[in-house]
Amino acid sequence: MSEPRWLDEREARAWRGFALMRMHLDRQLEQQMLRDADLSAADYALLVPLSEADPHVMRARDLGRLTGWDRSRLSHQVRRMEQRGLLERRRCDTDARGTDIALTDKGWSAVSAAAPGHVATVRSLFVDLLEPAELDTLAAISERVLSRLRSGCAEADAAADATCEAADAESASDGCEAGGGDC
Amino acid sequence: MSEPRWLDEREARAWRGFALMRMHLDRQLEQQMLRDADLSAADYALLVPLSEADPHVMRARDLGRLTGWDRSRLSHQVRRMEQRGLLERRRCDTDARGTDIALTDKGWSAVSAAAPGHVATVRSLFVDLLEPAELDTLAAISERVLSRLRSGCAEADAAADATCEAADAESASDGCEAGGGDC
DNA sequence: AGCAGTTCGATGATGTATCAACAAACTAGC
DNA sequence: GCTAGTTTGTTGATACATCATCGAACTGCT
Repeated sequence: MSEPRWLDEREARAWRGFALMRMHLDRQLEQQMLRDADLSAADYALLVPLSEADPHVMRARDLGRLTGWDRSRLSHQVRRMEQRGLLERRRCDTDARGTDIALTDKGWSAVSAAAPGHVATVRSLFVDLLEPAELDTLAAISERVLSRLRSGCAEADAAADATCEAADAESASDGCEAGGGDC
Repeated sequence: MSEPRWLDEREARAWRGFALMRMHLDRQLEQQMLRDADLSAADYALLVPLSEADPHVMRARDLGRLTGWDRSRLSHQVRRMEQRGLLERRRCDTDARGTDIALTDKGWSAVSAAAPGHVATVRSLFVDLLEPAELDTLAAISERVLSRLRSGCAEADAAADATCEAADAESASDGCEAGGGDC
């Protein structure tokens, strides 16, 4: 471990490509949503789970766990969205510390209007470009990496690793057959 | 195109997994760098190309093109990094509008110190978890998606697509066999 | 009941990303 | 050389992410 093992050509091609793709894809998706539905990716990430919940209400805690966000981020985001009328905060009956986050009609309209365009964009920029086998490979990779991220810590390879952190998220932040109405 | 084509199970698995992986991977990489080298991913993204340039100086314009950043973002980031002593701005001789961005000794030390840990982390959290065939698949996917992002516009599938934007980036922002010294 | 430890959410500070507007300097066509 | 249009970089406003801190409320133990 004197000299770190740099990436070889094949590895560098995959890693650089992946990093670049990630960056541009994020940007495009964000732009599309902002342009067509006046929602940021963060807005959408909260609206989708809320729109999928039964009475369109969730505890802030649960919403945080579901998206993998910390309390602070969630609180700030909710405050901004509340100011825009997309959702509202209510006292939680069962736990006086808690806050229920409820989707408003305006929020429902917004997510319903945004979802088809979002899926269409995801398809045209990504999903539809992949063969079924590639989709499966990607899913397998993602799951392997995620399980490494969750449990894999502390083994600290070479230099200054020891990557240990929270990593207690549960589910997706970017659901797709979401706000449309069914789901 | 009445009802948008939602993602089927296979597609959703791949897309959700990909999105989740992306998010957590970003977070971990950012944390690791911040913890071990006191550099943000954005810092690193600028330091790497500078450290690879011959006299460790680049026009802001070129740095912007290379990373795919817009002028504003670059300017803000450079100002902050200059305040920390990681780089410095100089007048550009050949074009009075231009600004040369020069790596300082401190910047060089920082990127040299950060690179091995970064590569080690990239390996342990990602690259080393993939089979060679998977690396190639991923690279192929990335290149296909990127070329779609660059040229592919305006065909506007179903609803509110028409995703057209700048997308004139050129190369990577996250080079790996970078600051170490060789490259 | 009373206390320790924990969970929950809000807040202010700081760093970062994006947008619109701007000014200075280059370039091409006249 | 002058002007119109473009390129280049900066700035301020706004939105967003992260961190440290706080107070209120719940939990479990005694």
